[in-house]
Amino acid sequence: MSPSFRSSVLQEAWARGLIHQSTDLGRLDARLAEGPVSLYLGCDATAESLHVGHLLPIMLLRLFQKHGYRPVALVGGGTSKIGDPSFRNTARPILSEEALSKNVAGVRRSYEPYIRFGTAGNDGKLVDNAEWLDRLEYIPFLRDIGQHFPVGRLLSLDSVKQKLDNNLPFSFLEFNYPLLQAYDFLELARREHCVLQIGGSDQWGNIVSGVELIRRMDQQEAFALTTPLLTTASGAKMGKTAQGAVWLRPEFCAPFEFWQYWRNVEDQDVGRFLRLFTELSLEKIADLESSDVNAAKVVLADQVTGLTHGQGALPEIHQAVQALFYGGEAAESVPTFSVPPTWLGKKTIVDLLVESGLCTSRGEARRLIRGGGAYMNDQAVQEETLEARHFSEGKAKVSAGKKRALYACLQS
RNA sequence: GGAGGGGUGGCCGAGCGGUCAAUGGCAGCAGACUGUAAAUCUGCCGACGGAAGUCUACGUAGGUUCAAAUCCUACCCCCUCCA
Repeated sequence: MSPSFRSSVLQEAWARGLIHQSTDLGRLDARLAEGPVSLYLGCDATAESLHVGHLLPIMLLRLFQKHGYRPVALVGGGTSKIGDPSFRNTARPILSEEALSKNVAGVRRSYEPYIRFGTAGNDGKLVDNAEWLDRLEYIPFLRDIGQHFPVGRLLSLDSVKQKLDNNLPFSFLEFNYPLLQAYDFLELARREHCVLQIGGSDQWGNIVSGVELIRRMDQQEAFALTTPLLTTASGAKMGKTAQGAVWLRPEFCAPFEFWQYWRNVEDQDVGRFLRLFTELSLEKIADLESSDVNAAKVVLADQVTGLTHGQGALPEIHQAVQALFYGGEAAESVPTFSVPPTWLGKKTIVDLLVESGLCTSRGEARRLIRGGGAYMNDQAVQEETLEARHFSEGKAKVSAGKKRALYACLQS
């Protein structure tokens, strides 16, 4: 039973499954229905790109902008100097200044495909909390902000409790994190008139701390809204693969790989993901759900990839898919590796697998071959010397398993 | 500062002088079945080498021993309790 909302954003967000928890959905709805407000989403600068795990809150922020609200995207250049301890077993490494500034720039760019930034109307604004956090002085901060944080309440935060209950290392540095994020909210409430902070459900404690701080210090009402923690149907964390996170920036995850990630989601996730990560109408999604799953997965992959990397990235990806999985013509976007002619009759297929990067060591290449997972032109191969017959018209398709392949081209 | 416990391969976690490149689980890779899915089953899963084998690895640095992840010493880090 879905609550009935007056504001169109909450209606849509709810229908799509973007909402997990809020401080007061009823009052928030009333506030949103009154007219445009500003809201913010913060992501720490832990890497040079955000990843699929961040995508859900970003989609929610985007939805708010679509409905006329003003989004503020925050980069945690300041908070990243501490590191959010929430629900992690180990402390985050302390980043060097250079690494940090690279990360900040990368996170900024990660937001760009999803949020329209500018200075007019409800254009979004990008801010870095280092702007105010770096200037804080310890004693004034303790006196002005610290006094509003009863230790008992801090200790009762789930993120803190988990650390303590499990005897995990937990320093005073990390203990301060919720105060700083709370202070961010206060600062953005004052300078950007943000009345709402959104985030993943793991941010609940941090966000609520801010809501409370704003009430205590400014006697203003502010709201928290979180997105659900996403796991795949089989329980794995969203956005993780063997290679690690699925990054949003093309420099860290090629559009082809990104597309493949969505193309290969589990059957049971397709409908849910279409609602969460695309902007197709709910009717259209219902149609897709009742038709062929694989077709629906392609739509999902196209939509998410198109939004993230631009529509222009799609034709090339489709061509590569055709070539790789359906025996189509050689596609430009399938990677190539050029083979010096001197290798013929001298180097082996093992060498080729390693040199081209399909395998990371000769041992791995041998094992792959022994297990029957190495192919030349779709024919399983033995450990053998590279011969001219492997190439037709100077080209050979080399595959490691069924999903990784490249073209080896003879240099002329 | 004191007492005790602990640091093992991507993660968890056995081992506690030789048979340990290190049991097991998870993750991963490949194969089979399928649908570029899930589940299941099979094989693989440090590097080099065709192989025999060689090398590098059990917090760091030394030492004892024919032989050390296993014993000793110092140091570093983490946890618990005490002050």
